[in-house]
Amino acid sequence: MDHSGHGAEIEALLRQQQELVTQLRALILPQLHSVDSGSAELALQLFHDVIGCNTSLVSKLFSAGHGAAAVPVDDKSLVRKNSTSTTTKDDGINERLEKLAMPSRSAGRKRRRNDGKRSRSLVTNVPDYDGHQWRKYGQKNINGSQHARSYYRCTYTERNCSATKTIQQQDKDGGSANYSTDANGDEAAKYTVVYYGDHTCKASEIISNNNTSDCLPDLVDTGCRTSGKTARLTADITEWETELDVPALLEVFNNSLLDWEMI
DNA sequence: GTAATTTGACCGAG
DNA sequence: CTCGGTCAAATTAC
Repeated sequence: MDHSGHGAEIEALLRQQQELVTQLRALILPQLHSVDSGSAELALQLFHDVIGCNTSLVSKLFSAGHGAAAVPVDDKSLVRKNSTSTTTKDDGINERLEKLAMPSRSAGRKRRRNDGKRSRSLVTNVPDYDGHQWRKYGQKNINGSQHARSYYRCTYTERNCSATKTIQQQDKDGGSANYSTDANGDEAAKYTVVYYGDHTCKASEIISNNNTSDCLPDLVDTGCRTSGKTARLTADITEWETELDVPALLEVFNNSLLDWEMI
């Protein structure tokens, strides 16, 4: 009943919370790698737990049917079928909002695949900074999408970690300005990051410095401008420049659009 | 020299 | 059949 009124508000707050935690994580983790691995690992775990809590809450809000016990949302391939004409103009956010506003939850019942894997979807300007190192193992061009999807596995995958993730840049240029264009006019490219599996690798290697794929340079290049407020902030965090992508983080600050979702 | 990325081939699911 | 995810050899970066 009340899932369209207050529900959306609560969900927005949760999303905001999620965003803040993610930003905090992006700031903290790269610094911890030089402190000591124990604290870093613990911090990573804590971040993971907090984000997981938030994700679960959002997921439950979406489901709106808490009757089902766990509903281990799982889908091996979270292919978003553009049913009508999703002319790539809109993104998942719009779709989601639309779904939220829609009073009737989709008539189709959820059918879970026989996979036990969970996947967390995240739309962010900073696909890295999750405290883990990734090795790219594939890249595919998805039909209907302008940018290719990159497949990453944890660097220590073959040993401990079986976590994987995919990064796909959303259409940022070409048609009309989607959104997230800062007041200064810099365009922040958004990336859809989907995490599969859990990290079991040692958290000792906490770095989030490199731009691994070809879809990142835009972010870095974007931040090269010097505006008043931004410049000042940059000056403050100069210390981290060696480890952090300051421009990328600034994008996070400016846009503050992070979005987790259980798929 | 090692290690990571690139790229087409391969394969399974729908 | 197509589509998307993975593999693996070649290439590049370090």
